[in-house]
Amino acid sequence: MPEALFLQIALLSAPYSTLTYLPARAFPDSFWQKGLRVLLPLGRTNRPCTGILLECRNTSHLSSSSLKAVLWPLEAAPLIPDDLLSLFSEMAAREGGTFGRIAASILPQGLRSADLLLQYLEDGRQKTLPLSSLSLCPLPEQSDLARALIEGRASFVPTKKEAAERERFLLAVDPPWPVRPKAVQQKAVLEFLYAHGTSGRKALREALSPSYSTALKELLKAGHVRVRFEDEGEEDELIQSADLLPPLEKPFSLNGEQEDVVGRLGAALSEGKGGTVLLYGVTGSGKTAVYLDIVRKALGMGRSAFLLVPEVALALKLLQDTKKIYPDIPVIFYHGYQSQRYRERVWKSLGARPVFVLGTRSALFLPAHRIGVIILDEEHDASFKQEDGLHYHAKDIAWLRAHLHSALLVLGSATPDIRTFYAAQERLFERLDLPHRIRGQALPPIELIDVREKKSLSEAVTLLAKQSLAVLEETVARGEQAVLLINRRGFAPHMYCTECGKTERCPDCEIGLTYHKAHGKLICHYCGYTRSFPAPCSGCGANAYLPLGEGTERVAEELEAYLGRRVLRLDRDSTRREGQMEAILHAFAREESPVLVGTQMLSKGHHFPKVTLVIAADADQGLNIPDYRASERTFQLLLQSAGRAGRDALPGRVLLQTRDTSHYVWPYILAYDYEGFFAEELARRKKHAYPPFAKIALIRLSFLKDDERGHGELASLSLILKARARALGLIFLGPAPSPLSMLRGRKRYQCLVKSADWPRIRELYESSLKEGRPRNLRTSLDLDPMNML
DNA sequence: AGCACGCCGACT
DNA sequence: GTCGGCGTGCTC
Repeated sequence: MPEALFLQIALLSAPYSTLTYLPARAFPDSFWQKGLRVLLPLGRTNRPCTGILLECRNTSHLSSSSLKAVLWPLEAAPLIPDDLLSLFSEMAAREGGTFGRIAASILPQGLRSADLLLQYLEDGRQKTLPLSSLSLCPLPEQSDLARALIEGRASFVPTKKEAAERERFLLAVDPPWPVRPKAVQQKAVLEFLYAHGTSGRKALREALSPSYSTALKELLKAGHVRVRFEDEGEEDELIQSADLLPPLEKPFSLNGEQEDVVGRLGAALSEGKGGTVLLYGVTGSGKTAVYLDIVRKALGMGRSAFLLVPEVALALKLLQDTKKIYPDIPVIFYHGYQSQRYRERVWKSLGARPVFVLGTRSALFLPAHRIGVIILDEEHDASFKQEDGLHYHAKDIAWLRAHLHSALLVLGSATPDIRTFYAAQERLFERLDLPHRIRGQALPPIELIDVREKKSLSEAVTLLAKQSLAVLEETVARGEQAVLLINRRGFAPHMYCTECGKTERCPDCEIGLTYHKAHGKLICHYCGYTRSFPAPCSGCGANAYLPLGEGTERVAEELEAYLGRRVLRLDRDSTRREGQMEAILHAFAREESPVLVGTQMLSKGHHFPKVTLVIAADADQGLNIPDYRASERTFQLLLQSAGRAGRDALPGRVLLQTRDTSHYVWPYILAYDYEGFFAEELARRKKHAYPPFAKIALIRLSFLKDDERGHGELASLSLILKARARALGLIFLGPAPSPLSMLRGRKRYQCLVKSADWPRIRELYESSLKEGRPRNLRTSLDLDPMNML
């Protein structure tokens, strides 16, 4: 009697638990290896569900007679390599979730789907078999099919229904909507696509009334909405749009400093002992060339390499550079905006060969073989932290994965995260410097413009100081271009009624509604609540509004009138339709307009040779947010923005408007002095026990605005938290109303916890919840929060 | 997430 | 007596 084999399998759909199954009989015991995806029967109805085999055991606390058997394996060899199994387990332990939930949020949809057919050849003819009939087949036939799967003559394909879900609807027109005024349904569909972007049928069905489908049919017929099937030609389109990113610094040969850095990194790579290196190099010092050289070395050693950047636009730029410098290196290009279908193909294609992966944070999880180096460019960037759904920081994940492979981790930046620079200073890892620009160009001078006094502001463009406007005019007169950065989109952030003195606010967030003039709406920028405008005042019924403050839309309009020239605008509103961003950037690059007004979208990566002036209209805005990293963020953002001016032959100039000229960050920004800023900031962090001198976390608590029970639970849970925090020796502050004290109809409170380590913070959170068991309170734990709002 | 079970009120 | 409301709990 052979010993029974028990398979520990993590479910990739709800309830995401790990369950014990018996092997499918048609496969030999030696076939079952961890990392294999399998299909299993779940629940009383035995609905099919996918899972990942975590472990094969010879014993179980459950008797084999009470267990079900796996229906079928989904591939012949394990898809998930050992290091990812360990990584997911570690993440599950940290998050307090299950392996299945973590894995499910990382694997592309197609690899989780159980809606499959087995496809195989029989007598030279292609046949498909639904899963339900597989387990009903007699055993000899099953064994034949098992052999076919193992030998690669059979595979799983999605069912027709699954394939139909790949259609996507995209907007082809701008507001105001060109439909009959009475076509409420059609307008609803258009509004939904405007607010949520390209969507599938499922999203539309859930959000709108069932009759949406007739409206959609009409819109398709009129051409106001277009259909596209996922993965149709999207890669080519994206690659073309990268033309506007800075061209590679030429010529491509390494200078002495770069050679030196490459030599040190290469040595660390050959040693194969892993470790972390901070590559601290000013803008234009040629970090890209160093990265690519290291990638090439790793590949030469038969090891995989990862090069990760914070944004898709930067990834595209690097893709182009790579193709120019090393046209023979195959690149695995991967980021979160690619289709599910493409991602699935990439996952399945990697196999056991060294590869070069280039992309954004989601690329970090690709099942690459024998990783030699992981490079995080612009390592200070906040986009490396994933905030929604699964929480993780790409830097932590990169560190874990590099460690599992004994791979080298390279963190690159001109303005490193304070904590990274501190760790290097404390000799926790090595720091390599590239202090000089390749072509020795001067950095554009940065000037501070004081806008404290109202009289310093111009009348024609209410946001700009007279001085800034004058410089802008001169720049335009010389035939050069300017970029104007404003952190607010829309026309005006507040609508003030001069009759009753009220400003229009969001009913769910109590935030001022922003007026979007072209769209004819008042919109809440936090929850998306929308109301038509113009309309009488909701307080007194008068029609006497005064728009307060300036957004991109208003500034562009005012500037256009003042200059008598076309002014382009780049923000989330002007780029909702596909291809619009490229169109705007192309128009600016072709000098169809002398000025581009935009939000932070503009501060990274883009390159326009004729731009010699950058104005940050509210340069101090980031300094006033309640966050211990406010200065650090502002320093990084403004230096990055300054980099948009004078990149080519013409000398540049940068103007920063501020009402707060005495802030300690300014002298360092004006002097491009990262190290000086670092020293000062570090002293301040030490004084107030902020990172890197403490670990901090936010416990967020919220309840529906009129819920008395929720309010009561807040009070009792707070007492429990406070008492436990004291017992654990943690610093506990709060609860205090969050800076956004009401959002989406919920009252929000938060507690700040400071600790020497993470585990005690987790313990505080978990044990307090267990004791308090709040039912009307929504709670969350954010370790190392990226924003404190 | 499904899909059962179960314990209450309005029907034939 | 029975149909069906959706609260609660489980999935090897």
